[in-house]
This record gives sequence, structure tokens and C-alpha cells, in this order.
Amino acid sequence: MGRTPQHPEVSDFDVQRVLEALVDPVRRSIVTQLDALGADIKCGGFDLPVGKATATHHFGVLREAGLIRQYYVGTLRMNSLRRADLDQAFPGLLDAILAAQKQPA
Amino acid sequence: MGRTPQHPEVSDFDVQRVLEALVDPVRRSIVTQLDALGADIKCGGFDLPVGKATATHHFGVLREAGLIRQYYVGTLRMNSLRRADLDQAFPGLLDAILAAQKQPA
DNA sequence: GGATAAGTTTGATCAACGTCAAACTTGTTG
DNA sequence: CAACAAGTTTGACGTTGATCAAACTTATCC
Repeated sequence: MGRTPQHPEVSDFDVQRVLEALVDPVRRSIVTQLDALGADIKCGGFDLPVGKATATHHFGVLREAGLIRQYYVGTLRMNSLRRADLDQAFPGLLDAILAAQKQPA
Repeated sequence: MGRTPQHPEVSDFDVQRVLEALVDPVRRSIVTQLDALGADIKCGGFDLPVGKATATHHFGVLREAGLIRQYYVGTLRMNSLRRADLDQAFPGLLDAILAAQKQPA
């Protein structure tokens, strides 16, 4: 497990990939929970309606899109929201989606 | 052809549907062109890399998500961007995506 | 009215994607 | 070291969605 996972540079961020990452409700839920808590969380710390294998897949998609950063602490995989990087690449996008998420309509 | 198509009310706008609509590059291109021109355009007036049947499908998805409004003028189907409605339902979302679209990275 | 133009509908195809179970890897802890 | 806990990887499956060709509908124009 030990390998440090790949993260894209801000200059390599791609709108298409970010939107593809955020269109999935489970992944948007991950981002929302990460934002709401305001702190790093281990993969198992999220409330998700899918199995571990699927969760791993979703975390990978978010990481490769640049939305989260992942690092190991022992056997725990921690996740943090790359808010500043996202704001730099696509100003207002993350905020707008997080806000829209909260609105009933 | 004559029937007036269905458009959702602003109160029925749904984030999930809007994101699903905007995740497709062709549909995002339609929205971008509509925004850039600042005027209503007929379906055939867009520069799209797909056939007419597929284009019809994409316009339908955008309409049902609330992103565009469609109306007939003779045999022409005109399209207009529902910018104000979108801004009301999801402030900043459309702008952020349109802006992100323009950035090289 | 006949021809043409603009879109739509239907039916089919093909690729992507989310999902899970099962087996595996790695680290912690008694 | 043995057992357990946390994630990952692999392989398979089912659904969804984008796409097109062909036939159709509706309106305009000579």
C-alpha cells in the first residue's frame, strides 16, 4: 500500500475531468463532507452508501481530478480537500457547487 | 413538430440534472456558444461535431435541466440561455463553468 | 400542390461507468 | 508471530448514455 499516490498539478487541472468527478452523487457527497468537516478524514470516516472497493474507486477519481489530496498515516488513508488549488484553477466553481448542494431547490 | 416543449420551473431545478447536462462537452459547447453570442440561435446555427439526431437529443437534455428555453419560429427551433433562472437557482454556477471553459488550465 | 428545408422519432449499437465479491497487501496490536 | 483492521486490486456484470441511419412530420416557397 505504501506508495504515494499521483496528484495533478494545478496547471494540469482540466474542467472536463473536474466536472466528471463532481457529477457523481457519491463523489459530491465526499467533497461535501470534507468541506463541512473542515479537516482531513480517513477513507473509512465517510458516510457512504457503497462498499469499500467502490469507495476506493471514487477516491481515485477525485484525486486524479485534483479535488482531493491523499496521504497515508499508517494503514489509514487520509483525505483533504484541495480547496485553494481548485479556487486558483477554477474560481468560484467549488463554492457554487457546494452551495447548490445545500439548496432544496 | 408544433407542440410547445416542456420546461421546468426554477423551483424544480435540480443540481444533479444540471451537472449531468453540463458534463457533456457537446452540451457545454452549446451553452458556451449561446452565451458568447448573447442572442437566441436556431438549432442548426450551432457549430457541433454530431449529427442532427444527436443534436436534438442534447438540446432536449439541456431543456429538461432548465439550461435553455426552446420555442418554434416556423420550422426553426430557437434556443435561448436561461441565465437569470440559473443564477437564481444556483448562484455563480453557470458563470464559474463558463469561465472555467475559457481558461487553458 | 410539389419540392425542399429543419428538426424529430425510432431502433440499434457500442463504449463507459458504477457496483460488488473475493483475494490480496500492508500496517498495527496483543 | 498471529490476528485483525484498512484499503486496494482484479474481474465480472448491468445500466446508462452518446451516437447514427432511416423514416417521418411540419412548415415554407416557388
